[in-house]
Amino acid sequence: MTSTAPEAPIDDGAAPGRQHTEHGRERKQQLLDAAAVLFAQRGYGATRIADICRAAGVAKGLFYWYFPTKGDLFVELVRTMRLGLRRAQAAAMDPEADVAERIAQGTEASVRFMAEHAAYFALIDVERADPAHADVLNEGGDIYLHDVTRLIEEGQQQGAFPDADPTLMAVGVLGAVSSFSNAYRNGRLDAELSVEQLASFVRSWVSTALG
Amino acid sequence: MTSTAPEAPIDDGAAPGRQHTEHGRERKQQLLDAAAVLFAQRGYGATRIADICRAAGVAKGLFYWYFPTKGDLFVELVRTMRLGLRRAQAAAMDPEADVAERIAQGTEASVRFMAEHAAYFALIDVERADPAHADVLNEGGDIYLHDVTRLIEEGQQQGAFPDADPTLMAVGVLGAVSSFSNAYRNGRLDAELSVEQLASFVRSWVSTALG
DNA sequence: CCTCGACTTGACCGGTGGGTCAAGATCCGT
DNA sequence: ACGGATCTTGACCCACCGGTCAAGTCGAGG
Repeated sequence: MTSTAPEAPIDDGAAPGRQHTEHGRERKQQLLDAAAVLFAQRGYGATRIADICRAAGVAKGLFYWYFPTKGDLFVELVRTMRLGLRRAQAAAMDPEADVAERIAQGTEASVRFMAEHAAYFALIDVERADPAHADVLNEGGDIYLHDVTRLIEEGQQQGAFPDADPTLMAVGVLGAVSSFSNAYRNGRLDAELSVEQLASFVRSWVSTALG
Repeated sequence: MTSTAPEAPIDDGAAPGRQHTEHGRERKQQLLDAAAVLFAQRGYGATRIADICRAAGVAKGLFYWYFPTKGDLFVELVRTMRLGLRRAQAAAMDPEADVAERIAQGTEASVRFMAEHAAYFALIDVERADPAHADVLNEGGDIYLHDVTRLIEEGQQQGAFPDADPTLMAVGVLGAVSSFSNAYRNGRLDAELSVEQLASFVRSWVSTALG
């Protein structure tokens, strides 16, 4: 499922039958933002709805005016951010360029985006394998994998890449992006290192690995 | 800390002042095993102590005879498995071989080990960034990173690798191992693919990436 | 100034699940 | 066969937290 349209239909978050004013949408965003920070800090499970509300400066009951459950807020957070990442990638990839270059561009853009939204991706990282969220989380990952695989197949036909399993190669590319971003975010890398430097290193690392 | 001896001192798990018989140690292992499976299946947070006990076929109270808390069991699980991984790596790396070869050997061995203990590493994956467990989990990761970094520095001195930031390169190596293992475990890869094939692909991927 | 719907509050409820405990059962050395 | 340590049980306790609700407040439109 979710494999048909590239531009996800994306449930716009407005609960059916519930109408939000401009002010309401802002309030909702406050809650989303507060939750993202807390989830990233303490993890999803350890974050209490009361904490989110306190951080956003509202009463607990209000949470349920905007979200049916805690899990729904999480899902909305994930989908929103994924949309952003895809946009950043699309914007960075020059359709005129050759495949290798496009992959390199997408790689760099992803690293930058993840660095910018570090708190959010830390959260993703926490919950990735939790069966309760696996579906939402994987639903996106598979799309990326599929896209990159196709790109690589295209490159192979043009003789730009060696003839190995394209899916494996795609996993390598995506894995590199997330591993480096992960290490950067967790301070495992030299603190002096700028995002730009990281992005360009990952770009060249991936390009080299693709042979 | 924990950086001195290669064979970690490793707190043997026997709570101070508590003596376990042979039978006791087996019982404890049963709980550990049952917990590993359940954690991997449902995630740490979603696994109830009662579930673990039911799976192990013992009463709930017994859990606390062997472990002070749920979290302590988790920590013990992590440390045990980490020791195993290090042993597998050490066994696979031929001290006579050159650096590039040693890294390749360690890489392969790690992929195999992770595939063998898939359930366990799925668990690690779930909890990685959860602040409640971040310490235990990172305490190990840093050691691997440090080791690989030194190996790469050694290789660079011998002119075997290009002169880029060795820590970044090490992150790339470790990231590749975990990304591929992760994809394999989650069934994102071709089901036909054997562990051997995966291991050798990762080996060559890493070797190529290291330039 | 009345109404209606969006918005906001905080007290409250009920299930859940980590952890405790008092009472045994079992095994072993003497 | 006694004493002590290890081991085992399941009922019990209770803090905690997701979610509910009845009672408002606020603001725009009529």
